[in-house]
Amino acid sequence: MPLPSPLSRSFYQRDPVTCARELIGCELLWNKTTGVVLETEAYAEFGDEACHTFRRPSARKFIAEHPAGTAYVYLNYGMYWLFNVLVKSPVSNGFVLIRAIEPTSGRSLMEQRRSSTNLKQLCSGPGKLSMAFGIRGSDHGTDLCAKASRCLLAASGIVAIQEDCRIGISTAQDYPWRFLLKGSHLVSVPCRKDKTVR
DNA sequence: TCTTAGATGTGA
DNA sequence: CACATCTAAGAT
Repeated sequence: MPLPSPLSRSFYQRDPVTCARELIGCELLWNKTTGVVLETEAYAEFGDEACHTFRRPSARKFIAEHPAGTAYVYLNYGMYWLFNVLVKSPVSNGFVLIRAIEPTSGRSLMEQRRSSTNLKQLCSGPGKLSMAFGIRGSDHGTDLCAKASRCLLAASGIVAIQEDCRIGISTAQDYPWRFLLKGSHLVSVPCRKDKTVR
């Protein structure tokens, strides 16, 4: 059985926690730069106070009006673009926030966009990786299943994945909805739990 | 290596 | 007013 590919929409037609876990190890292609997804977080449309849908009608409208696999990009703290993927399933809709990536190609372009040559500084955080990949507000609404130049690709093999609690939020802090590629030194914050989920 | 303050735009 | 962040600066 081949791994389900995030090039097809069905990959994103699963619940947010499953999608967040399954995106670890996948490769992001964007603006002539590529990298392996190291860290993600799941946010659920309902029952999750930390999700935009909890306070923002515009987020609920976005879910209603777009298919699974659409990029949800927004500005945080007035300065940083955060890159999410919309996922939709019969059980639960929501977003997967991409939090860290290991650069695989386009390194010098990333260094330019980040004004740093330090590998550890390039994509080890959601604001940093958006900068390195040149992701901006104009990318909001991009269909990740439509173009081979702006998409996610399946992981090249089986990877070990750890789960942890989400970070950087002030509410609903206890859901174990952060996923990390086990052993990676390029994540935003190291894993505090010791739980391997795959 | 760690902690802290401050920059800043948008939705409601 | 809250906010899913980052950086520089200063302390340890």
